[in-house]
Amino acid sequence: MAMLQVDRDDALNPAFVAEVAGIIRTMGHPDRLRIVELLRGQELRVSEVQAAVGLSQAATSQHLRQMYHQGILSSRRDGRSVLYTVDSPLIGKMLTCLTETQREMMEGA
Amino acid sequence: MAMLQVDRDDALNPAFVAEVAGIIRTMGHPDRLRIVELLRGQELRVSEVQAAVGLSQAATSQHLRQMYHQGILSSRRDGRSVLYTVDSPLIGKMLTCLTETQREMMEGA
DNA sequence: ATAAAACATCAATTTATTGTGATATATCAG
DNA sequence: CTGATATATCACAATAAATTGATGTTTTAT
Repeated sequence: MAMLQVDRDDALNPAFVAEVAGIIRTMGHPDRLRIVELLRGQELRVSEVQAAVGLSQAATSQHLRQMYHQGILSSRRDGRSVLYTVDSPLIGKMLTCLTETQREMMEGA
Repeated sequence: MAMLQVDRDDALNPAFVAEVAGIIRTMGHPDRLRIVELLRGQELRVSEVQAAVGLSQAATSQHLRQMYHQGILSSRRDGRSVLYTVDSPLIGKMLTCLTETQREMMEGA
């Protein structure tokens, strides 16, 4: 009597799934997705992010802080400003997936 | 006077971001993440998914339909059963990101 | 035609997320 | 110390998503 499925050695383990689901959910918001793309590979001040995405000060700060607490962004203070940038291998890879997919779609692949 | 940032040619376009945010959000649920991993590369009946994840019939079906309507899964009827499988290049890539990240974490990378 | 099996959908409640405006905190210049 | 600037936090109303139990639908066997 065979099992229905074999366990793949690369199967996601339950604890990892639970943790990563929260990160993914956080990314599933258009404004946050735009922000994280903006912050990929560069540090920006809250005010710069705000100007780029056109949200209120509170909303911008809250999005940034939420991603910071999820471990998606790092932050450091510079004088009166706070600089954020993407600091997560997973998010970096996910953004690469997205740009790849967009390119494939444009190429009609 | 220089612009703050140059437009990268691989920047995500707004329409794509909006569409993909919905897909990502859908994936940001532990049960759906488990289901989609289960269905990667194999077709399973609703009842098989249900048995594997241990949810109610209604919950299982609703998760599957939601992902189907997002274009994440395909479905086909086979007699009384309905078979689902992952049918999305983006989701396939995202799952690869996750397994890679998990492996890196285990390797202490 | 009837009944059972396998899914899908509905409707109502609960829970989570979001946006907003007000207020709080930290840093700096004077 | 005071005022201004930059950011963070709060509290609450509005909206969206999840859960559950019941009911619909489709298919097949008899």
